[in-house]
Amino acid sequence: MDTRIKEAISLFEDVMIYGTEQVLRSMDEQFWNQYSPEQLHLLKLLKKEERLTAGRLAALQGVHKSAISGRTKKLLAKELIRVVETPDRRSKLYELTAEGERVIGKARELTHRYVQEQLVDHVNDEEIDQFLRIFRKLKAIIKTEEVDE
Amino acid sequence: MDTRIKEAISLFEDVMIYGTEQVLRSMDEQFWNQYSPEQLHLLKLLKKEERLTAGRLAALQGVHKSAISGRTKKLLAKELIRVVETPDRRSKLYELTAEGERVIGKARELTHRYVQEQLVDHVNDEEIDQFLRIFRKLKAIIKTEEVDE
DNA sequence: TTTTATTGGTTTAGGGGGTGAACTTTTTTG
DNA sequence: CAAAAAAGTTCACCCCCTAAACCAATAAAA
Repeated sequence: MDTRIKEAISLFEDVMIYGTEQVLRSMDEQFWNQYSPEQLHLLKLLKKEERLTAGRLAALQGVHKSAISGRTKKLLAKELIRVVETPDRRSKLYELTAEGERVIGKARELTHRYVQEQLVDHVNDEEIDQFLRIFRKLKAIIKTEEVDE
Repeated sequence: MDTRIKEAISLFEDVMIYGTEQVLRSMDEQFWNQYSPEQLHLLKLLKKEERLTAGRLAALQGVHKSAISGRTKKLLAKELIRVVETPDRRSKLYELTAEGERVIGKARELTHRYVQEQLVDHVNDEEIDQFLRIFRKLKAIIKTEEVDE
């Protein structure tokens, strides 16, 4: 087997498995210390889908429902999300508050700046296309969605 | 600004920030549930460097020394690492045990299979080169090393 | 030398993350 | 209408992390 494949595997390990925390650490101390990646992810999902139930959030984040129960409790306390009444009184439907919108906007802005400075400014045009092609595949691979218990 | 850049940023977010946990989850339930990513990372560092002190491990993993203190305690209990005597009796030098070698070998094998099946089998030759180019840059960006307190 | 830093680790409190099982409550179903 | 299923919460337990207090050993100063 090709040494290129070996290098690819090693890089995948270093970057995708052991390297992600470092990304967060190097982004913005102030902001990323206030909200966990998982909390921001949940907010981001609500931003995109408008309203989601706890069960749906669990499926989308790929975690057990009890994890969502705790997370939403914290986000409710921080007033970043609110509960919307629904006909089925078993389920809880969540949506962002204005403050939640603000926070997710800020997160996006910081990510934008980081990627721009760290990556985009250091690659040429051709490499951006390569980045897009590769990352579209990666995103497809890690897509969680509907694995359920 | 180019829509390609926007897509790049969005992909970076999805993959590098919110997507990594999913990678671990989808790899191998059995094995990855026994050892945390951080524990395996530490073993991997020892595999590469042979012997490392607690302080050095903290720098390499980019965490506080107390985090290493706890981690090494667990790995010692599992007998995956051992302490090596040194002249300076303040510091602790660690190295892998035979069992530690076995575990890190297994981790590498599983990663290998995963990357092969999920990624390599679905890209063509040209894309592998693109993957290498992009991931070498990413690795350079997230390199922690010697940030210290 | 003797005293005073400094360095390397450990411990503890407190706050994240996660799971699985037990338990409610509300809907569905047969 | 009783039994089963679905949606959430709580609890015990484990991992991760930091910051601050604390010890022990080595290095530096006086």
